[in-house]
Amino acid sequence: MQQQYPFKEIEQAAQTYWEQNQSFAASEISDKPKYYCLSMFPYPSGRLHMGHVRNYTIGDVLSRFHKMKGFNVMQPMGWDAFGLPAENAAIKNNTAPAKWTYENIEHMKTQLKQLGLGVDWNREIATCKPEYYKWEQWLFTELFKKGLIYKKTSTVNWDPVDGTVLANEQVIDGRGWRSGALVEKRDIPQYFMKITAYAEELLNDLDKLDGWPEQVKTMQRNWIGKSYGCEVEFPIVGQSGNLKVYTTRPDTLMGATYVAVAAEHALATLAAQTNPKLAEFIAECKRGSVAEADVATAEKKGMDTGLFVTHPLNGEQLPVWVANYVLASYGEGAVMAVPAHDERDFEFAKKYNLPIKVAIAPIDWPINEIDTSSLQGHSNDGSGELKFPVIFITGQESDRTKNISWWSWRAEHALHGQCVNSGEFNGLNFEQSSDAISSALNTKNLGKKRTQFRLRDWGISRQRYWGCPIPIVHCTSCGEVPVPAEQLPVVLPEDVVMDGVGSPIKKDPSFYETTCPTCGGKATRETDTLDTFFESSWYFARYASFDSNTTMVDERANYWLPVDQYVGGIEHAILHLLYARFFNKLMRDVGLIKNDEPFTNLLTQGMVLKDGTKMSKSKGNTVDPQALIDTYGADTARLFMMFAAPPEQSLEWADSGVEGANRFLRRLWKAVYEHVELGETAVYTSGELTTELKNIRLQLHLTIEKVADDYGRRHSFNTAISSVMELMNALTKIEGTDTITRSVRQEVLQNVALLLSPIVPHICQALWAELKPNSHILEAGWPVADKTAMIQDEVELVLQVNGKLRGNMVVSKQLAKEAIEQLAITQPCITKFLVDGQTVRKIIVVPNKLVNIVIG
RNA sequence: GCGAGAGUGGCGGAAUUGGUAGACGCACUGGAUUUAGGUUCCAGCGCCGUAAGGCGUGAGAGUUCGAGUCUCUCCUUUCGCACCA
Repeated sequence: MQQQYPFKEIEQAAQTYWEQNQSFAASEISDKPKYYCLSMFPYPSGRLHMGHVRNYTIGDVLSRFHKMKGFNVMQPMGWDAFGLPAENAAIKNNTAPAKWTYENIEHMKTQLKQLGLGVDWNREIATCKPEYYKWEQWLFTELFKKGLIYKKTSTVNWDPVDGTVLANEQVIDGRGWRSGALVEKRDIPQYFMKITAYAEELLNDLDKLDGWPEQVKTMQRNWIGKSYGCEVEFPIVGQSGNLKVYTTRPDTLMGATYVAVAAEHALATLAAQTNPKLAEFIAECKRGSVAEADVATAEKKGMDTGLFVTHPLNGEQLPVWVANYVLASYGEGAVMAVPAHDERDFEFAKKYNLPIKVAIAPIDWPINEIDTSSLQGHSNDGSGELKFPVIFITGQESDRTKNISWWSWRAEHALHGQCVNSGEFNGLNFEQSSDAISSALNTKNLGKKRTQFRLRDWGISRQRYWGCPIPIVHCTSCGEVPVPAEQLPVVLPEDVVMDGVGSPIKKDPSFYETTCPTCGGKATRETDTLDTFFESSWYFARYASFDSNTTMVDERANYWLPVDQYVGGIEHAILHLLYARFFNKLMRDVGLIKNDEPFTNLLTQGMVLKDGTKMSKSKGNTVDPQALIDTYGADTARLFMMFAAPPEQSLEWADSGVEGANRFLRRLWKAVYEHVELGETAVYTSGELTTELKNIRLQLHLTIEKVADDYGRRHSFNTAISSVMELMNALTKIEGTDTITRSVRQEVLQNVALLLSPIVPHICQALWAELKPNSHILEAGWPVADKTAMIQDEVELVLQVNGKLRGNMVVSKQLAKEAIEQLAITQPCITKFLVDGQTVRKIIVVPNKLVNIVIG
């Protein structure tokens, strides 16, 4: 055995061994329970970054641990290979996106192998390959035929200078990132997936996902956003037709003082025809990005259309405003505005001096005594708060003048309100008034109860080149014709020149000129490509059927699915995970797979930070994992990543921490070296052990249990490592070289190699070979803790006085509660407090933990 | 703006079910070994205080024998917001 830790040699040797022996090749033929461990596949951006190292190490630790525990493990890897960065790089480097992508894949694959991942590389997939995307084109055509994919116009960011559609990411402060031109919104026809048809199931099945973090499920619930409310129609004055709005607060209807519509709304367009100023305002609203965050944080602006609508219940005429805070894409693209009970409406009403009318008051106010004339008006006091001097006729001059709107606009407070100033609905609570008002609307045929989802259908068209071609042919006589299965895949030409102005296939007749599959006449192909989320929504199933050329997924998927453990970034908590859940259900409903949900357990890993912010190229604070691996080896990189923070938290990068991890591995190596240099050890037989050796065996077997719990249940790799470090620190203090000591040391070192092998597999494999020359660590399995070594007869109890630590005592584990109490109050650290008339009032005994003596 | 998290020494973090705050590691300080640097080993290390002791988990309140942990208000910060992946 070498004296120094030769990380390069042992890592190379271990990786070669795994490859030659196909150590991690997964098979469906096994008596063991299956364990499918999946990490989110990388985008081949060029080089591995620290986030990848973290993600894949977590997945690998879980895979290797479960393999040791006796599971039939599959851990695959692939490439999310389509996407915008390839186009940008191609323009910049004057190359083709495909070439750039394939080169990146080759490089990153080498890097991943250097990390020592227990991956079944036979199953590798790349989404940009026709044999992969052929099947999503097939699924597209099936869903198109079923009506689950349809076409409608929707809004995109348009760069008027470059003449191209921009991604939200490419819009910076309302301007195109390359041209600097003010971005405009433009409506174009696009394909949509009817994810809303699955909204109810996607919402309900979240309840089945016990292995998902609660916050991810909450985010998905809020994203799907099921709400119970009411649609209300306002007849338009002087014209036929009604303006329809949706509200979750029908109880506030009598407080509506105006209605607001989005700039894109038909009524706005209509009014603008005769109002140039309004047309100009609408045009202004249509500048800027389509991203909701931008829309929602913009300063609230609006303009009167000059139109009026009639309140459906009280007949008042309310003005119609165009407002930039109304989202065209949610509900009806129009809202009834109740400034007294909605913060945004209030701000808008203040700004444009629109009337404010209180319609909700605390439920315990004496409603008949309120002077309703005090409940409406304009808020001009400039305080920024809505204050109404509520007057009580009985003369109870009241201090109840404060914050009436703040009190009641929140949804959770709705339950504690009653209608006021609302005619026949006065005094009704939220539920009663919602029922009464919706039935009153129903009677007039001007509204009804309705549940509403915030979730919108998923727009999947992209006006880009480097993506999966949408398998549709446009024929002047037959319309939109899905490409028949036998003509798939529609292959994306890879040898193209990117000139920075639009997609090459939109200018390539050899791509888009075709014949109609139905009538055989001249036709053109669709030149838009699919959203890259499309590929990543079903790859988890393809790994199970990676080599099938007859079907998208085959029976093997029903063996492996659902994924037992999914690992990936928290940034995917909503979109990717929702789309993957949606695709799982689509594949189930076309009969490909059986399970309802794709991922049983989810681990969302935190980001890797440097100097408190995310490591990114743009911030220039990246640390290249390659340098780390070259200097210290993969095991050090893996150990540091797992030790520095728990997986779900963000991880602060520290060079010095890496050295600490490396130091530990060197110490471990040295400990084994010094042990094996003394020759073979006798097999330990239970005899008389010294207290020192008993204690180290106790610690060893407690550590075995703790580490298993930390890996398997808690995913707390940092504490697992620290408990092994503690064990090694304790072992180092034992100096004897007699036969018994050496056999106990052998036992500890052997188990340490097993406990750490999921995290630092190379060094553990090498150490094991030294400790047990005629066996292999991959065959060893997870150690079983020796219960007899863990028997303890004494326990240390903490002594507290009034909850403050004052000392401790060691007692027999069998000692009764009363005896513990008696013993405790005689301890000097306690008796010194029992002076000056202080007496024991109460004694609290927490078994095996502490005694708290309450005195006074 | 909306939704979801996070906040503990000089730093990363530990405290798993309301029960010893600071495990483990880094940095730092002193010592040993070494020609020196590095390495390695030993000891110390929350703050105030000579000590006794007191204080201490973003701020403020509350519940409790006991709160980092539970409740409320506030502050700071990270992630997501539908065309980045």
